[in-house]
Parts: sequence; structure tokens; C-alpha cells
Amino acid sequence: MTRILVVDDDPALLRALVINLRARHFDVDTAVDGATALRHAASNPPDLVVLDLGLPDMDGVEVVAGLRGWASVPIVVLSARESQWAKVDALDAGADDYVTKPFGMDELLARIRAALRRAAPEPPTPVITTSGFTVDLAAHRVTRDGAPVRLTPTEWHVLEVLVRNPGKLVTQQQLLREVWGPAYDEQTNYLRVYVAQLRRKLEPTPARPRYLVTEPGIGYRFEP
Amino acid sequence: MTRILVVDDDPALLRALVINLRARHFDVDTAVDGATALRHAASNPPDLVVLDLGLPDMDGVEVVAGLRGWASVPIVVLSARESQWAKVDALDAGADDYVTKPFGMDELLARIRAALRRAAPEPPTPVITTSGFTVDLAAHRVTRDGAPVRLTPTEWHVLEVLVRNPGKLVTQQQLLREVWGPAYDEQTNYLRVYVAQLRRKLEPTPARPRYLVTEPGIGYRFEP
DNA sequence: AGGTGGCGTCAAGGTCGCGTCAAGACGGGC
DNA sequence: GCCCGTCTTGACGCGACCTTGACGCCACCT
Repeated sequence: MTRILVVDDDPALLRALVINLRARHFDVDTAVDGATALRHAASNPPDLVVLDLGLPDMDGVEVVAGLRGWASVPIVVLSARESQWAKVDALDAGADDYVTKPFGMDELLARIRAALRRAAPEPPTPVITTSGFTVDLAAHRVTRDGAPVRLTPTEWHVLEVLVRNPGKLVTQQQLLREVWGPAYDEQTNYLRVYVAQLRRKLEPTPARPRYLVTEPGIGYRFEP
Repeated sequence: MTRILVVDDDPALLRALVINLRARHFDVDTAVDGATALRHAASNPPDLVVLDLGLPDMDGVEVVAGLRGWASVPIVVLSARESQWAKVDALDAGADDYVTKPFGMDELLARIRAALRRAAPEPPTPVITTSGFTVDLAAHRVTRDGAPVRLTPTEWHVLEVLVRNPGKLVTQQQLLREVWGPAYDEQTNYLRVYVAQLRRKLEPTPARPRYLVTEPGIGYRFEP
């Protein structure tokens, strides 16, 4: 998960930031002064730093410089000072963005997303890996022993539904409705045929399924 | 020298920007509307784009999206709109920074420096190379065995969409929507014709496609 | 022990989608 | 107004995929 270090000495603002970031599924660390911020950043390097310049112990620009001494982590600066010289100082010290208080939370979040986006060189596609094969949902690709596996559209669709619910039981009705439509609730023979074909293409020993497991009378389950 | 493309329809502001940037020894190119901006960016790729959102011909966010389609160049947006939703839209579309008018020139220059600084270490070429042919997305050129290949506009557009998603499956609907528009969702025969023509022009053995692969019933895939 | 229902396997038939070709429609340049 | 390149449209053959039915097996129930 993406780690964000929030540095702010105002308890109310700090709390608001933490709540909003956690709600967006960020892993949030906090600090209330520059010294602890630098210590936390060193011991547990974050993917991004949100830094309020008005700190009790040291000048915010020094914190930026302190971080830039060894880390290339993106830094988004918060400040009450609107003077463009303050902005120039902070940006030239190594900050990546400068947001003036009061600010809108949605704007800050968008700026954080932008800063994270350019820091991430390649957006890794969500790929499901087992010891036997890998499934790349974005690229619609299945590989086994490094070689791509040819799947028919229906085979892929069945596999996709199972893989999107790793470890969870998918009932026959769910599968049939999702792949063939609501009118095919009871055509469980379709499932038998296609699950068998998937096993033949993916399982090391199709007779003894390890990844595509049958739950008799109920449905199927993908075991990662 | 560092090239900067400045896009603004206000002659006074454009002039001020150009003068200040040239004074800092930047190589400055200009455009007064979105269409020419995209054309200039394609024919002579800049290292950074300064983009005023209030353009006469198209929405500024569309220009951002148009650039982001093939280029990872940093984009600093200028706008008179202070609403945080405008900022969120532009940033999420791919802009790197958002500066509200009126702004201080020194602040803008500092933000430009910051944007250039973090973009510096990664110069990814917009050229896709396979063992059979090369595609230059920026220059709109395809070469095979060193010789340029003649493509019609539609052929190029289809190829471009596929090449922008190397290794990934592009569904028929995606392709049709992107090239012909949302109304052509189901004209899959267009794809059959144009993919065949591309294969004839690019594949070593058109009957056995190696780079432009069909995924039966789903779409096509470019294999790098 | 016999019966039953569900699952896995296989093969065959019919349908559908893809590749191919060619002719007509369209539009821009001269 | 003409000409050429490009786009659209239709027809056709072939192969792959989906559907369907039959059969054997196993587990569980009676």
C-alpha cells in the first residue's frame, strides 16, 4: 500500500488529513515536528510526504532540504504564507508542490495523486500469480511456465469471475448468470465442460484440481 | 536546451511568458489554440508544456488528455478558475501542476523548475520497436527495414491505439469507439478490413500474424 | 447393497466470427 | 469538373468455438 507521511503541528488539521487519506486507502504515518518527521522518514521511508511549513522546532524549508539530502520522495508542502517568495524558496529547496492554506481537501488529494503518479515509473498491472500460472486481468492474458495460454472467450470469462474472487466460493448461479446471462441459471453442464477445459489448460494434474476447486452441489472456488 | 511549449490565446500573457522564459535560457515554442498545440507537440516534442485552460477551440482538459495519450511530458496548467473541482479535473486528467491567474511570474518559474527537475531522470522515447518494424508515436511515422511505410489516416489510428497498449488486449469496442466513434460499436467488419491491411503492410507473413494478434471474439493485441 | 444425483469426460453437430476480396461511395486536390 | 486515394459495404469460405447429448464414476443416502 502507498505510504504517506503527514507532518503538521496543528492537531485539528492533522486529524482531518489523516482521516481523509485513510479513507482513500493510504497507509498514513504522522509527525508533529521536523525532527520526528525526518526520523520517521528515515526509519520507514514513505512514498510521499505532506509537509506543513509552520513547524515548532525548525523551518519547513530545512525539513525539505533534510529530506532531499538523501530521499527523492515527492513532497507536497502546505503553508499559510501566500507570498510567492515563500513558494519559490520551498519549491527550489526541493518541494514538488506548494498548497496555500486554507485549501480544499479534494484539491490537495488531486495534487497528491498527481505527485504520486509521476513518481511511479510504471503502473504495474494487477496480476494474480499462483505457483502454476499467472493471470493478468488488465492485459487479458494467462501464462503458464512463461508461455501464453490460449483461452476461448467463454473460458476466459469463467476464469475471470473465479479469479476476481480469490479464495471465495462462487456459486454455480453466480457463474452462469455472469457468463451466460440470467436465463441460463440451471445449465450447470456448461460449467462442467468449461471448468474441465480450464483445468486441462491450467492445472498441473487436471484430474486432481489444485487451483480450480469444486464445491460439490454449490459452485467453484479459485485457490491462489 | 530545454524546450518549453507555451499555449495561451491571450497575446499579452503569451508575450510575457515567452520573454521571461527566454530570459531564463529556455527554448520556447508557442501555440494559441489546442489544435496547433497538439500539432506542435507532436512534430517537435517539448520538455514541458505550459497550458492555459481557456482556449478558443477546445476544452483545456481535452488538450491535457490528448497529450497524455502518447507523451509523458510535464504539463503546468494556467487557469482563471479557482474552483477546486476545476483543479481536480485538470490534475486527474494528467496535468502536473495547476496555477491560478493572476499568478506571480517567479512562482510560475519555480513550479516549472520543480516540474522539470522531477521529470529529468526519465527520458522515455515515444518510439516502439519490434524486430520487424518501428512506430514513432510522436512523429506519426512507421518504418520497416529502414524504409518508411505509407499508412492511411485510419490505418494509423488503429495501429496507434494498439501500440499504445503493448501486450495488452484491446477489445473491439475500445478500438471502434476510439477510431470511429461510439456509434460504431458493432461495425466489427471495419476492424477486419483495417487490421488485415495493417498486417499486409507490417507483418513478415500476413497470414501468420506475429505482432497484431487476434483474440477471437474479444479483440486484438499488439505483441512487442 | 442398491439406488440416486452430481460431476468429469468425450465427441459430434451446427453456428458464428474472422480473413479475404472486390466493387461502389465519398471526398479532397488540381 | 475530373481524378485518385481512401473509406464503406457486401459476399463467401473456412476454421474455431459453443452447444448438446451420452456415458462412467464417485459419494452419499436409503
